Amino acid sequence: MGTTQLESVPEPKYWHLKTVLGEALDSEFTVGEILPNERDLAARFGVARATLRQALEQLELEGRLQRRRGVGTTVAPPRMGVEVGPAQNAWPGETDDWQPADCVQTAPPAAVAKLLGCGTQEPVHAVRRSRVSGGQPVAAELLYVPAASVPELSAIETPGGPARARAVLRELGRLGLEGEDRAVELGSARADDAKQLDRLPGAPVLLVTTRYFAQGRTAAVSVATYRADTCRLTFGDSGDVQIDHGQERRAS
Amino acid sequence: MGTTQLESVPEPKYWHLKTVLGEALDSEFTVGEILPNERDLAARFGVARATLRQALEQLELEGRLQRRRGVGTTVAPPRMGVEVGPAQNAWPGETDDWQPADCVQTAPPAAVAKLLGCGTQEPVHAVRRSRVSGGQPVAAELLYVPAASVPELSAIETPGGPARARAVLRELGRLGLEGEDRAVELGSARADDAKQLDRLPGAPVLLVTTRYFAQGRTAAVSVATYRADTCRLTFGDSGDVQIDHGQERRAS
DNA sequence: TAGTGGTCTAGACCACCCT
DNA sequence: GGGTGGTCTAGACCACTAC
Repeated sequence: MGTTQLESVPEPKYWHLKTVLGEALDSEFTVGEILPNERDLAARFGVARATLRQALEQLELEGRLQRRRGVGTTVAPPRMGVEVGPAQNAWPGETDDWQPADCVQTAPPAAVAKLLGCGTQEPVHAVRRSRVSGGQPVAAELLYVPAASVPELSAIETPGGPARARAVLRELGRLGLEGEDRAVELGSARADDAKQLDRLPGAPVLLVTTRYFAQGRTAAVSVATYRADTCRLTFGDSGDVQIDHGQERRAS
Repeated sequence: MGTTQLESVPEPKYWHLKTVLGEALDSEFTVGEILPNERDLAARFGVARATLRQALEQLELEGRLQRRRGVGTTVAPPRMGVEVGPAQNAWPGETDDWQPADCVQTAPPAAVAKLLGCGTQEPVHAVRRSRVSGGQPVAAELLYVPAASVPELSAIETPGGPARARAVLRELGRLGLEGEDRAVELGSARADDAKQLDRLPGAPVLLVTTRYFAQGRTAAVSVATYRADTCRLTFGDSGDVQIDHGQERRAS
């Protein structure tokens, strides 16, 4: 018979489909090229559209495809490396491509309050910023700065816009930065972050939580939301190395 | 009428469902508790099972739920912090909970060869290891070590099992480590990694690629696959801090 | 207006775990 | 064997984009 031994291990259809499509992307498509639409592709492979979509979702998760409603599915460029590590200890955005958006005074979320070592009642400055790299937004950040960290600012009555955000960052920069630590985990984009990142709500993101230490305490906490589909976070100087794809392939 | 203004922004059902379920998890469930099955839950909320599953998938992605086929859906504990950062420069596993599995001599994948600065023809030792934390597997790793990095080993004719893996690591440890850098990105588990991690193929994982520098060149490259649902990768000493949930909630 | 991806439904069957 | 989550189908309608 024409059957191989592999028939005895019924691989899910969408998984096989993902493999086939992935290989086709390598060999028959170029970056930016648009794929046939989902209905055509599903028909071509003889599966339901939902099954095809499961395969496309995987490929999108791995950063190989980009899908946009009303437009189509395109072949994604390799992920860009964005430096998030403490190559040198520095307050965020001092030498970087962060753009302050606005700043409000608010009560911190419980998790942030715990990191700051303060209660949820103590008001903090919440600076919202965007990080742009390669011409497109890659991250949305909320930087929580306790009022105690920037005492000079309290008296100033500036509006809550970008001007105030810059003022907070300027005051923060006057403190001697003693250290920082970071954590990275998977999350899904909240509605507001998704908008900033030009993605749909729920899109997979990498959450980078950073604590900044100064004057013997936690002087600020940053929660940055990076697009997981387009970004590879680098710690150290590996950002300049090109990776072929997010997913390694096993040598045969 | 009983309609609110929010009706004008038709939030997807699964998104609303995710929010409702998430709040229920906070207030009415304890860690480890098992939820009603998907068919019951779908009926209770008046949606199709597929729609409910979309919500559950999001919550699982955020590390709030754990689903196991044949068993059920349980409330997940907060993600554990696993240290991956260079708290101090050290060869991997010197002070850690890594467990060598086996070691084969093979040709490196193209992406790894590029990082090593060698061709895909030059054979390398591929050491496979598992990392266990809190009693469960959290990472599967492939450590690629060019034969040139461990010259003493070449002559030894040990079998390809754990003994050989330990031998490679021992030889590697004799080199003076000059530095390392890391990259983190989102991926999906290959079949073999998924098995090691006790997950289904395609499960979301955090890929940590590390380059180890010694003797003026890249002496080894590690590709580690961390479970994204249960792990929060920490860089520095933030591992001991408890985070309530992977996803921050906005202060109202 | 036409075409795309995003959401949703109501079923069916399968693989796996436990008893 | 009975119950669970995982896969798959064949439709339908919606939201968005571009022309």
